Amino acid sequence: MARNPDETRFQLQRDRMLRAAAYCFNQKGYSGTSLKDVADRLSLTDAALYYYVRNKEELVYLCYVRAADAGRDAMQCAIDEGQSGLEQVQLYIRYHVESIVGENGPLAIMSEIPSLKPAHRDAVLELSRTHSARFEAILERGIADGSIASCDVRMTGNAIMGSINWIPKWFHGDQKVAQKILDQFPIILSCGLKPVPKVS
Amino acid sequence: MARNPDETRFQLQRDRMLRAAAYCFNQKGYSGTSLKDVADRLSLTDAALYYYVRNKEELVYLCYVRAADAGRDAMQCAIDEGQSGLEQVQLYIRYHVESIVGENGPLAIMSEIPSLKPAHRDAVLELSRTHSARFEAILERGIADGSIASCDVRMTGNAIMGSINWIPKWFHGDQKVAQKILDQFPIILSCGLKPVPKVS
DNA sequence: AAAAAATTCTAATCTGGATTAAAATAATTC
DNA sequence: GAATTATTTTAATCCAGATTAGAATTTTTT
Repeated sequence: MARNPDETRFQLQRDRMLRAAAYCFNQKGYSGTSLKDVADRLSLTDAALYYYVRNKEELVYLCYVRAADAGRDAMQCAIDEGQSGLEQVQLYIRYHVESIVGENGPLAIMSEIPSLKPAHRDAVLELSRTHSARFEAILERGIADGSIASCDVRMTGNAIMGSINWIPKWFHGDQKVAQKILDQFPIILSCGLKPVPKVS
Repeated sequence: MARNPDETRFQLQRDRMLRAAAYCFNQKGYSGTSLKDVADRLSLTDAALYYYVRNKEELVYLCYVRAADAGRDAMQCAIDEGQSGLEQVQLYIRYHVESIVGENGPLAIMSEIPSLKPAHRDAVLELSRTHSARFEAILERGIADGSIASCDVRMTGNAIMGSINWIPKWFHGDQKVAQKILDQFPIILSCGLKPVPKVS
């Protein structure tokens, strides 16, 4: 059990596994993907997966934690870099979308939180709630600094996050499309549909 | 096999069943809900469900068709009643959200399309594509009539629909919240975040 | 290159929940 | 109210896919 090198190797393999699993879950649904499906993507045997996770439930859990981490990181960067609230929102959308459609590999849609075991479910819900709260805080900051119109931050947060969370349902890896999402989503979700009124 | 009355009774029971199933699927996830869970909500035995559907797969399929129908109806009303493209978009959002959070009962999130049997999967995908196409057509109409800013209609459609599709993930029946969604979503999704610039 | 540790595989079992068959009950029809 | 049809239940079976045990292989260490 050598210290650092092996731990890294293990971690790396497990991460590959989580990406493969996320891909399958998003593509075929949770119940629709067997461990064999995941293993096949890695040219492994289903039994081999058990070297990395205790069971399928834990695999899902880890996928969700991974997805939550990506969201958290995106938000942190956005907060660090953005000036106004609006800018932070736009950056967050860009960064989060980037990690969903980018090389960071697919991130699992959190569709099956309720079927996690209580401890895991609570942990994920906690991450999820914190994330929402932080986003709402950005919105409030934006309202305070005048960059965002007064609104119901809870609903607005739900609307924007929903849009983002749904992306993996229809995005399947085409990089042309990835670029479009990246270009359009920050605009659509923050600017709405109306034409810019001509200000004289 | 009396004609009309019994058919009606059967249909009604089946519809109750689809609502119960949609509730469970949204709440506990697809794999997380057993047929017993659905049956319990109706004070029935799991075996009784087989009088109404061939199997679990068909139950999911019917839930999805029901959800698709609601979306289609909402869009039709919106198109009939709205004047400008923007108005049609706003009405569509309102009507669709209404049927998701309203008495029409829960509508199933289409999370598990890929695990449907090919014939069913194709049928649902077809409905889904048609729906998207019709929405994009509304957007184009709006761009043409000047009520909507020029945009990538495919991405804009995905963004707005994603937001709506995700609602059942966080809405669990609280009517106070339902009202808020109904009030806010059409605004958020069509007007964006920016404050209205003061036009002099 | 032997020994130890890490990783993967083969070959079973094990299991929850879907499914079925047949009987029992309830509703309708005549 | 007897016969027929519709609905639900009881009590099994059945099975895909998760899980496990132990052997085999590959990698790392010394």
